[in-house]
Amino acid sequence: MTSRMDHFRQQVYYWVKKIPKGKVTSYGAIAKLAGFPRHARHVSKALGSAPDRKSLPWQRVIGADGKIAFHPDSDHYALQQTLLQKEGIRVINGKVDMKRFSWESPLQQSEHQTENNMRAEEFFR
DNA sequence: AACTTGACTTCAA
DNA sequence: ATTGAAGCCAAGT
Repeated sequence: MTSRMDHFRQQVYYWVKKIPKGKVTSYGAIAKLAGFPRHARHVSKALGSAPDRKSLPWQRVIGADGKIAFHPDSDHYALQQTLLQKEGIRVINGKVDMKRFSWESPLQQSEHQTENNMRAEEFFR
C-alpha cells in the first residue's frame, strides 16, 4: 500500500530528467513539480534509491541555497561536483550561483506569466 | 506507539 | 554571509 509514494517517485524521475544539461534546480522545486510540495526531503530519498542512476541526471538537483547537499568530505560530494563542472556549471566552495544556473521550470514560468498578467491588469485599471 | 533519521527549507538573528 | 532553530514527513528502529 505504498502506491502513493511510488507515484511520487515516478514524478520525481520524470521531472529530474527534464532538467537541461548545464542547469540545476532544488529538491523543493522538484517536489513541487511532482505535486508533493512539502516533500523536499523525500526527493533525495527517491534519487538515492533510483533503479536507473545511469539515465538520471541526479547531480542537477541541489539545495535551494545552491549548495551541494552531501557532506563536503564525502565521495558523493566530490562526484557531484565533478559531474556538474563537467557540464559547464561553476561550483565555488560547494555552491552554485543560482542566479545564473538555475533551471526555469515550467512552473516558475507560469508564475512569471501570472505575475505579468497582474501587472497588465494594474496598468489597464 | 514513540522516537530517530535525513542528498530539505524557511526565517530570524 | 553564516548559523541555528523550527517545521517538514515517510521510513526505519
